[in-house]
Amino acid sequence: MPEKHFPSAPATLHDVARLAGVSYQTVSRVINHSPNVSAETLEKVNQAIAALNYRPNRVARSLVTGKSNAIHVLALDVYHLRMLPAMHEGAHEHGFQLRLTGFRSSENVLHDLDACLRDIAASGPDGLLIVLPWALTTEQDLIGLVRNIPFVVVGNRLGYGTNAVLIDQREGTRMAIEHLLSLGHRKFALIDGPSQYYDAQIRSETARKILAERQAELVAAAQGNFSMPSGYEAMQQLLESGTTFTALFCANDEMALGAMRALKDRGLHIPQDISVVGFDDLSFTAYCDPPLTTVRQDFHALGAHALQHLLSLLKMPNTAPHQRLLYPELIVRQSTSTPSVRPARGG
Amino acid sequence: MPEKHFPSAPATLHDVARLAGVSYQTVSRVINHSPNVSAETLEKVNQAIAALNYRPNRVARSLVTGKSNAIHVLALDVYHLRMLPAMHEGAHEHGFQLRLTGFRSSENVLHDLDACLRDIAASGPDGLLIVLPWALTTEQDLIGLVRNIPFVVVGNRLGYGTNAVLIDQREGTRMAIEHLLSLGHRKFALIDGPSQYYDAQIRSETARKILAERQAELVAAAQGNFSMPSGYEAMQQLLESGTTFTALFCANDEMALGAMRALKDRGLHIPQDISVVGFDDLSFTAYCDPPLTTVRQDFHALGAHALQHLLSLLKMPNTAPHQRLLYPELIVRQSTSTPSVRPARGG
DNA sequence: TCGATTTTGGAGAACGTTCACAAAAATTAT
DNA sequence: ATAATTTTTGTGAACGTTCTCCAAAATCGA
Repeated sequence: MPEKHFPSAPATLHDVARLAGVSYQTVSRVINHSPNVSAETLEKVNQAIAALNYRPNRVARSLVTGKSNAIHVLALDVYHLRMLPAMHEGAHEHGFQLRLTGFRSSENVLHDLDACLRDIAASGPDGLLIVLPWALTTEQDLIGLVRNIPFVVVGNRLGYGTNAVLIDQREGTRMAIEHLLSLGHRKFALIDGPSQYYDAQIRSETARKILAERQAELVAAAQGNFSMPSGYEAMQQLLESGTTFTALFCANDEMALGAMRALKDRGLHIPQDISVVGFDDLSFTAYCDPPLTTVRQDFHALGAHALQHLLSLLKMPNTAPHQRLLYPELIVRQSTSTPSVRPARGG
Repeated sequence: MPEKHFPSAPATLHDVARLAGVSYQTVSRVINHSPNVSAETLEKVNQAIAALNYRPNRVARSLVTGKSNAIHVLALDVYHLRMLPAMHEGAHEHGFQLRLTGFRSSENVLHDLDACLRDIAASGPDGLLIVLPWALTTEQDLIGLVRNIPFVVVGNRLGYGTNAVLIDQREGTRMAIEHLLSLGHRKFALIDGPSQYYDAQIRSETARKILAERQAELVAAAQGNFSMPSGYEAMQQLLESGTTFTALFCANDEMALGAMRALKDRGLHIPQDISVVGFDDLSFTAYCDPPLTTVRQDFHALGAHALQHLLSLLKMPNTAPHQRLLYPELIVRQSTSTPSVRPARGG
């Protein structure tokens, strides 16, 4: 059989040493780029490595060095897969492997989180990226649970004692609401996200605060779970409440799309009857009907910064904890206009 | 400072043994649930484990057993993050950790793939899920490159000698085209996906084949890269080609959404002027305007089956390679209707 | 040329676990 | 009671690497 032959066991340091006629230690020096190895030995060893197709065993190396060259991402559910590509990219560039744990909690969050983190710790990652976009955990809890692994919190600010990278939710919300105000809207409705989420909390809080400050009216509010169906339902509730408003701020794009569907199903027109603003700038927002005005969050940048932050933490472990704040951007499309361009047609 | 104190180094087998007054081997037996350990020793050891907060070191264990309790996912770019949640779920359930490598190739695919797989092999995963949804690699190449790690190919069929889990693309395409034919359409246009993708190839091939068999007319075709903007552009090309057609089959939902936008921008109506069908059933399809008729692919099931397949492979390594084929489902919404309900309004 | 210094190479231990044995203790059979 | 058996516990080696030290060779200053 003219098949390519693979040795049952991969080559080790000793195999290479034997073939090159040196000690295994010398081979170790070569693969670790020690300066103290003569040109000719280097050559010999490199040839042997190539001939045997040798690669150092990460596991053995990890055992003795205590480093794994791996970064572990702990993320809530599916949620922040958006950032994964950027994290992977950065990690890979610096020779780190990426490991992934999706966190799913039943009732006792802290207990589950502890179990989860203990399991992660047992595999010895060098650093940890924590993407838990809710507001349930406190800074002290988290520091206690993570113990000795350097970590960066992503998309959430627990306090000023933990390293974090996040997008300014207040600013994003402010831009959205100010945009609607500047168009002349005075009567607002809100579709909030699930209240345990950090982002949802801040967006809701901030929107309400600004509306109050500017003496605009918040005539109705409903809550969804960030999904399209929940946006649809929330909008139905708002419509059934019998209140009238001309501007709608949704805590994310999915719910905004659901809400727009509900509006259209009632025969209402966007933006003539109601202006709609979303949050995130998901790709469909530019192509839906009408294209959605929204607040762009650069998830790629978020992931990339999170990784950078972690890497610099690994390099200089004693840096004081600090936060990096990224800024969102308002993308104005056709779902917003001045109120009552034409009289609202009741459903 | 009343801070919780963490020992600088985590407890080892020997620490536990010392505290419990037994040998380290006995502790090992306890954590591996060996039947041969007396009730009282078990109790003592368990107490010591609890007291010291001991967890076995995965790395050390991995070194000696040759197993890592980790499954590595090798996926093209960001592409199939959709399946990740299901894969993680299954893996976690069976005590496996998930590791992730995104593959990005420059010119020499085989060479890059080799480097990538060698790196993965060095960290010793127990199994490999390969999500490379293109048609460039051959079965023999892949078997050669992966060497000794059990692997399952996901969303791609390279041949009958590799384990694979995939969704029947032919059947999905057939359902879509038959649906349009049964509505009475005879003049078709296609927006294909990038030709290096397995899915895109099969969808294009199959659509053309069925149209030919049924003696319907394929009047125009364009190609996109699976993105919304590319769908928009492709549609513009089709419109500018001056041909007339009543049915459009797009190789995925994103391009379908882009195409619909282009149609609406030309003043054309869906489905009155042109019926549109997509592929995938992404969440926005039910909420866009009009809601899109599409072919649902259950990515969760795909990921879950892939993991199951791999696990059974790990259990029984000598099972003959086989493929699991999942079936898609046609979701009929409002973007398709009988042709020319009213005369087409030219742009 | 000799001793002192620098380079290069190698031996032994260690990392934390499991595996293959062997020893000790407990149980059973005679 | 004693031998034969079974159950329980302990010892030594190994996994593949890096680390700490020490020996040999090469280089250097006088």
